[in-house]
Amino acid sequence: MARRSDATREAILNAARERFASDGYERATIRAIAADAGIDPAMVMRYYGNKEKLFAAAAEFDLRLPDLSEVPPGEIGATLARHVITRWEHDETLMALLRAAVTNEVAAERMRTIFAAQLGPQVLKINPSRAPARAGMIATQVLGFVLCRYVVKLPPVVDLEPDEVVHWLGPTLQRYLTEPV
Amino acid sequence: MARRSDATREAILNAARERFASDGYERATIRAIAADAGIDPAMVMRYYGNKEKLFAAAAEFDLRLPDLSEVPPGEIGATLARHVITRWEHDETLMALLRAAVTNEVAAERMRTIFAAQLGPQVLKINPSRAPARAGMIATQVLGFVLCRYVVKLPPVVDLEPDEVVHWLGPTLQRYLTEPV
DNA sequence: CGTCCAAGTCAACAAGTGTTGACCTAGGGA
DNA sequence: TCCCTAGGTCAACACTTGTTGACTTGGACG
Repeated sequence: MARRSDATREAILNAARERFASDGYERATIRAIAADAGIDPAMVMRYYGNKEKLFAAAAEFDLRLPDLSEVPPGEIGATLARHVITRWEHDETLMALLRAAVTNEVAAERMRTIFAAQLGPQVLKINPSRAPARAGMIATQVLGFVLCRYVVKLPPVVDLEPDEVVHWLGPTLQRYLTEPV
Repeated sequence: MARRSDATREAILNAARERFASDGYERATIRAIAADAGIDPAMVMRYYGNKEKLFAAAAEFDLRLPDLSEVPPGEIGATLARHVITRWEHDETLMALLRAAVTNEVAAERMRTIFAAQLGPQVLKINPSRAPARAGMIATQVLGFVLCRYVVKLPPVVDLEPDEVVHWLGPTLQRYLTEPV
């Protein structure tokens, strides 16, 4: 059954995601998160124990990669590129994780786990040869794009239209999947 | 003439670079930097005014890109890839800037300026068509690689040998420079 | 010698942090 | 009716931060 406190829990989580996404781990304060959620800071502690556990709860997420083995082999790169831009554009959780991963070891570990668990197996199915390296290189290009577009906000990268993003990113990802050796 | 304080200034700057590189802007404290440099925190303030100015002084740097117009056109991507890995592997300034740019607007602005001033013109000389977008995409791949290898430390990316890095990165950068439209 | 000034030390400040524990309050069950 | 408890508030704690200003040193120079 739904307890009365569930709404508060959810409000805290949403506020936490926003703050962690825009400020990073250290600059996002419990007090600010509580204020955004319209409750007392002590409630945050009551429900999540401490800041690190709150972050862990707020940064729980899923890349939601499509099943790439069902995509025509020649279109995997483009599919992946399109997925990146649609998925990242509207979910603050991923931004929160990226921003935090740069200065917080727990967040970095989670980032590693997510890529290993969600991207790794897919790459292995498509091309078992050197699969970890391939997945790693895909991660570098995807995270680098996200970093430049949403975090550092390099103007020429911010200005790209979604179709242009696919045009640039698609073949790169495709090559990381299929390039021999 | 060299003042007696110049050694101290330099010691502060070195300590600051190390701390900013490993901890990021907010977690690097003036006290820790001063301790590393073996002096009093007040000295840091005396010489650099405040934390932001100290960071600005510590994060002053140069990509030291070679003149790409003198490189055989087919080898520019590989040259750039090799440069990235040799340059980044031993200079903490660049790490400091990257780590700080994620949570600090001043650092992000500096990152933007550096890429616009040092990479932009080179790309323009090599291929004037859509040059800003090309430079932007190169930045995404380079920064993404650095992020994954040195900051997030994704295992398969950390494990790559320098030659493998060139093998993966080279053609990607080459394509961003030359791909039509 | 004494003077002077750059170089360096020390203790404290105001503000902000995560975190805690004592307290209040509304509302349902006995 | 009273009581009990989940949900929520409040004020304070211990600590850390950037920053400041008054003080001490040590050596060059008259």
